[in-house]
Amino acid sequence: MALTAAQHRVVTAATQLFARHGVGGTSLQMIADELGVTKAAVYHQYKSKDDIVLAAASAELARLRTVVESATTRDELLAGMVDLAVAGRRTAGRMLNDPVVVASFAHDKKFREVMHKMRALLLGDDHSRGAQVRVAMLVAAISGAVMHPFVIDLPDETLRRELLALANRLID
Amino acid sequence: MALTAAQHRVVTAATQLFARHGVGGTSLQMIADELGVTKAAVYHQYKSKDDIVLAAASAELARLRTVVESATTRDELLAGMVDLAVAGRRTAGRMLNDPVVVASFAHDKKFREVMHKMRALLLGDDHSRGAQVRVAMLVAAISGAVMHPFVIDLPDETLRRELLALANRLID
DNA sequence: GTCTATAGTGCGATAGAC
DNA sequence: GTCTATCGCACTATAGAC
Repeated sequence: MALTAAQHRVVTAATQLFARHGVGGTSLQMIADELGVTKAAVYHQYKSKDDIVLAAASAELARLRTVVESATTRDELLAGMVDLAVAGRRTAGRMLNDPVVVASFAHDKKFREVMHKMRALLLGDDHSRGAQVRVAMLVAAISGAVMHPFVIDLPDETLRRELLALANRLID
Repeated sequence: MALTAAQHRVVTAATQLFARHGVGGTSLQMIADELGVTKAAVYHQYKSKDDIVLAAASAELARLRTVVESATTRDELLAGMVDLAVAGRRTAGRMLNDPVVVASFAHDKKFREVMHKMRALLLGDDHSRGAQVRVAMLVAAISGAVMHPFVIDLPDETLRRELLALANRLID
């Protein structure tokens, strides 16, 4: 889990490229070129492309986890989620929608724990199916809206403010 | 725009595979195998992979366009959008989030027209930046929520009902 | 930690027969 | 409309020197 400096560079470059071209559309050559090194140097850090995908996805999940676990109120959580999404609007956001990444998360224990804690903080004791749809919709709305062509030119702060207001409306 | 029967088969198979593996993660061999033919037979219908991506994306946009243009009230539009998303929850939904597809749509004239009409019907004369964020968030929420791991086991009708209620709450 | 060099595979795409 | 066969290339991944 603790990344070396070189591993961190690989994951950062990979995350940006995954967002721009998709996971399947990103080659190790592209990652190496982005870093100004050869493919072999990248392979020295991760022994396969799958490992890089996993590391990049895990790094994003860890960020979300930090937000969820450091929040003590619903308002804090919503603000943290919006901040995270806005910060990654050009990079991480799209990657988390990639079919390959989604499939690897769907049954991941940590992912489910984070989502469970999120639902508990947002909706309390409500365990109905409606509550699940509501959490799913909130997550999708926040992470999806930041990448929509319609808002691509909005400054971060404007986007943040509007998203937060709407997120509150959705969950109230 | 009018597809032959063979072209329709190619686009249908491609859409399913794009949703499962991403655009970049889907090869022409996979599409050919899905159809039980050879790559050359697929190439006879479309002269490049890009053309297939474009045709699949256009078909989805055309569906959305039909919904938007046949709706006369806000409620009709929301219901149509939810129905479309639920119908394609296993196929089209994910494809429309692919970076390659999104990039091709961002400056597409028809796409922008559809989005414009959508905003007009949802929010009337409100042309503020907030209104744009609201439309972006609504689209993202509906199309993203149907694919979230949390709701993957919900029956279509339950998902439809919950989504519609929440969509109304977001736009009211 | 990075390099050169290379193996082996699958890719997108084309030619031409049926 | 589908086939067989093939081209040239880019891909993932590895070996071994520095």
